[in-house]
Amino acid sequence: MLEFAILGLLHEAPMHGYELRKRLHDLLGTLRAFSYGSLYPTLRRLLRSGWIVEETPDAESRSWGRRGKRVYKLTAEGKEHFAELLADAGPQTWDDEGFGIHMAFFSRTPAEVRMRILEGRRRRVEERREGLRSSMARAGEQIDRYTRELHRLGLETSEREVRWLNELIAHEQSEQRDPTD
Amino acid sequence: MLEFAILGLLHEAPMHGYELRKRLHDLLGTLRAFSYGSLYPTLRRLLRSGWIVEETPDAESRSWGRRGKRVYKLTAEGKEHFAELLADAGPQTWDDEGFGIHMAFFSRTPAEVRMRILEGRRRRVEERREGLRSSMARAGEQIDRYTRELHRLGLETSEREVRWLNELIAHEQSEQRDPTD
DNA sequence: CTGCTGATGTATCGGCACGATATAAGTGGC
DNA sequence: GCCACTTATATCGTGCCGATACATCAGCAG
Repeated sequence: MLEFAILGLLHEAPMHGYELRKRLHDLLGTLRAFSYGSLYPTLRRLLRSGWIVEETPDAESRSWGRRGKRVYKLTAEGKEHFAELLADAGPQTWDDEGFGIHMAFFSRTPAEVRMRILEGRRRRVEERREGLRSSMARAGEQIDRYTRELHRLGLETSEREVRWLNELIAHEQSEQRDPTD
Repeated sequence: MLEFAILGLLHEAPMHGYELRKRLHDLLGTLRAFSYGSLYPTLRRLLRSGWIVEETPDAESRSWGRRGKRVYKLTAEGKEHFAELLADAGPQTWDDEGFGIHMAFFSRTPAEVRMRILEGRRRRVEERREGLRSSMARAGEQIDRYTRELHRLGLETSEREVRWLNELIAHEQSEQRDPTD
């Protein structure tokens, strides 16, 4: 997921880790933190895979041990790989973490993939909603007051998200008929 | 967190892994999955720490290699350890995962700890809400439509949760004055 | 009575991400 | 000239996940 996000962000411009992390934070609005403990290892993974390259202007400063900025840039293979990831609408794109991140790059994903992700997500949230509904119905009095409150919040949250998704899906459909947006 | 949940659930009765996982699912209502890939390693960790013991009636069946049920039971040290964990109201109890799990055991946590967790959680969600608010205000037109929708949902969700927390806190306070519930 | 299927049940593996922590350089203010 | 803050990179141990494999048992259809 971090891999996907980094690749997506580097389409805007080459960046170094710290900047990437801030952009990530703005994009996802604390939906996901992505600490440095995962960021830097992921950058090295991307380097090894060849999706990005290090493009540091003053490389000589590195040579005698100084720890300078490392600027990363997308490669052609990286762009290609990102396009493939964008076209995927698998199960990981409809769970909490994956969905938010994929949606943050929706303006660059094909319309029909957007649709499949939105519908998959809706199915997923509806399942959660049904689970919570039956749990509330099942345990009339025996269940813990606090647990019930927790489930009530969860239920309302999923109901709201389903409505939200319905609106988005409707908008997507109207856009397909009349592409003005 | 899994450790905490297991210890809490084993207060009800000795259980084996599979059962534990189902109870976990009921309790948290898909708030958290906790796959077997974390459950069994965690059980072994708890065994090593001495918080639980294996109490399998037909232990002889194990002796010639059959993979039978393993029933786990809380030890006195385990109970003690859980009580300590219950009394903790640190930062990990107010993030998404930790809060839900701690709240599921609220009926067994001391009233003043409950209060501190609730207030800590509220502070946390308010921070998220403010971040989202300023992000919505800051980026008038330039921001991506989908990202804005995402932030809008997040904002409404945190607003709702703050209200929900306010009600819970008010209830806790009224209960402190007049402990009828 | 046999073989299929689905629920029950235990276990491991590679990989991702986290929090804590260390290090270091530049920036602004007083 | 010093202090605090921000920018910046990096590593380590640990927790959890998804995928996968393996085993047992009940019910039931043929």
